[in-house]
Amino acid sequence: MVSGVEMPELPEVETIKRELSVNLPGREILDVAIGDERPLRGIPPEEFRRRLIGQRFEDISRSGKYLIFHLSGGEKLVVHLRMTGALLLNPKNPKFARIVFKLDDGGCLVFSDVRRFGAMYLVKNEQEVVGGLGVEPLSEKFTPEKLASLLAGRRAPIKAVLLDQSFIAGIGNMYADEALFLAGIHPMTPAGKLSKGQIKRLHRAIQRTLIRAIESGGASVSTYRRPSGDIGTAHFDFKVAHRGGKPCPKCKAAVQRIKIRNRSSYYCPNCQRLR
DNA sequence: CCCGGAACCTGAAGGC
DNA sequence: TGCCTTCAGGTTCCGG
Repeated sequence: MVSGVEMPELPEVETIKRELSVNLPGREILDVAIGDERPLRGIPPEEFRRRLIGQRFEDISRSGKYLIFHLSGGEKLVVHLRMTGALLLNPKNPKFARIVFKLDDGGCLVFSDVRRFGAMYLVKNEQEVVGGLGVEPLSEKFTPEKLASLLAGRRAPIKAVLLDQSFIAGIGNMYADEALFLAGIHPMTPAGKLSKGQIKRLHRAIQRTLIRAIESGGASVSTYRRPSGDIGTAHFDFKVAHRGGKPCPKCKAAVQRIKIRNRSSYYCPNCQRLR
């Protein structure tokens, strides 16, 4: 039952960004080994290699769940880890290595991805890839008023709306469940039906959930790994996510699991009432 | 525009 | 023991 707690969401991607930012900037790409072409979107493998070799990594930024590697030549390498992607720096025995960037210090940056959903883009302007994303939930632009305006009139379940990346960028299945629990809101509540008080609590819950998870280095059980290969520990703080049948930490009622949009949603039937 | 569901992919886990 | 089915869920695409 605890098989899938590892999908990179905003806190995991932010952790990877911060940890790669320590040693990767300044390194030059000497070669690129492409073991699988599927991650390369909109660019032939040979062109991908040619345009990357000789460039240096500079700053690393994040938009939603995307990592953006700024390169010395002015281009941007944009990476999405999807379900099982990982970026490992100098791993000993990497499994499922799909793309390997060989670096000028003798090391390498490895993109590993069991299920091959991950995506990479090489573009002049990252907006070509991330331009459609919604508001960053940890930015000053994300206010309770902004959240209220985004929810107004929508009949879809609040859980489904939180997962829509064109709405708020970076929230995935597990942190949506955690934020809704913290706010005491049932995941099936129609988004436009939330009260002003609920919206305020949800806004605060989203920020607190994401910030705490970043402080824990993200959540991992199986495939999510930090660049060092270490795990994150945020999943030890989960109250309901992936805890079906276990007691709610607040009231001891059994955590329920339901399907919303073909995704598992976990919630406490006592602390998160519908209506 | 809004909403819901299938497809993509592969390893783990459960059933018989 | 081993085959078969189901499950995981970020994103895109398609149909109503």
